[in-house]
Amino acid sequence: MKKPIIVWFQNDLRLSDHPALDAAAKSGHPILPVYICSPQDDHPWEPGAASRWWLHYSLLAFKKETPLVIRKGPILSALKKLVREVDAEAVYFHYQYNSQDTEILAELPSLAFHGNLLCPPGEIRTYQVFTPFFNALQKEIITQPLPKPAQLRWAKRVPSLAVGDLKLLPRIPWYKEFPWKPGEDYAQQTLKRFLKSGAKNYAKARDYPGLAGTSLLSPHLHFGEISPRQIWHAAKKYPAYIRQIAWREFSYHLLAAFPKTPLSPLRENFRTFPWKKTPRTLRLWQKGMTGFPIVDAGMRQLWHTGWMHNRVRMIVASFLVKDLLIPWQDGAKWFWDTLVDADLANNTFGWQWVAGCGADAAPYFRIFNPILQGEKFDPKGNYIRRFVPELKNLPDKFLHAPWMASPEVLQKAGIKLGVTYPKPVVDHAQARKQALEAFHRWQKKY
DNA sequence: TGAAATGTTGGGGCG
DNA sequence: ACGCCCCAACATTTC
Repeated sequence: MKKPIIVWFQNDLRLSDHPALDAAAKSGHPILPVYICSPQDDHPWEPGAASRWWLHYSLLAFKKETPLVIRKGPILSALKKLVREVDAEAVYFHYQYNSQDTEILAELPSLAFHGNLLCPPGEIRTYQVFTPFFNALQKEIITQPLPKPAQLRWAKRVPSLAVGDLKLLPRIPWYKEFPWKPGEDYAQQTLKRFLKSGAKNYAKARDYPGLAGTSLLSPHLHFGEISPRQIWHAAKKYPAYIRQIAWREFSYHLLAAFPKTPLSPLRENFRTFPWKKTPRTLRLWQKGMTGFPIVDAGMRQLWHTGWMHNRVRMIVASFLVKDLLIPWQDGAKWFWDTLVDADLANNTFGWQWVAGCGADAAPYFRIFNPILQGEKFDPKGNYIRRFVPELKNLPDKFLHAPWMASPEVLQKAGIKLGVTYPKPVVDHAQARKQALEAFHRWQKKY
């Protein structure tokens, strides 16, 4: 009887296109599938509440497919213990491209595989601009995804926690409205549906939050219920969509090269930028009570569904960082806690991009106008009316700037500004001017 | 993957 | 018929 191989699952909760699992299956050793939950309470990037919700159900789904052993505790000691317990031949896992990889490889009989990216960081040199990165990526040969191993021989079971023991679900069930179905099967279904109906129009439709124009794959992708390689090959025909997958790849490569960027700006001079700490205003933004309908709709979509349309992510982020001058890290932390697709690489990259301190970033003077953005990308107000229902009877003409409506129009729509819907927390034109001035003063100093 | 400010052009109203 | 003004539409520059 051969000794078991431990396949340690992390953000790769799938059976198809899983190089570590595939190699273990081909080795002829019995396989012990393992997931380890290692809460570190003081760690800023512990999975947030929405993320834990997803993980809970993703683990349940995965347990239906495998005799998954669930453990708790610091990764290294938990793995060491398991290796002793089952007299394992080795631990197989996927690189996360951080310092933990090296530690595991040094301390345990183990083998790491590339499974979570199209191309391992380091294969392509580090670019800080997307276009040359994308060109280099397209020159790489991205191999075909692996099928689910034909035969999986599982090792003898060892004690395991139940998913419920991990206490991943928040005490207050605010997530009841979540429309999501975690798990590999649903990930594949979601991809199929997108390829069948959405992908063709993606280039145009993707910018309209009121349409179902995006793939909705982000949380599945984050938890590795589907691999980027599977998506890449399946969606080859749709360049606009492939480009988005490449942005994800770009952000992963950047995070691997600059592991401190989740909290500190890539362009280090930004450390001295005079952001404003205004907790009251931050809270209004978080709750979707800024008085700017497109911003509030986005923030409420985030709260109620654990997700926000990408176009709107840019709008609300620009608003926080430029109109309110609140540190991008505060926005990143809120997204981290509330997004089911919260992903350190994507989240970090996105926020630094908006703030202007990151790679290939929007320049400081690029400031979104929340009214114009609303008019352009939610012209009929479908999106705003869905998530800010107190404005639903307001005519399109005033929907993006209710304070411009006459008292009669407001009354007819059943709106009392400052009572049923907030007055704008800032004057955008003035906020824009102040932001530009702040940037100028700061630039002159440094 | 912006938007405002400024510049240019050309058609039409009008004295 | 002509010049002048206005301003929409578009282009370019600037933040």
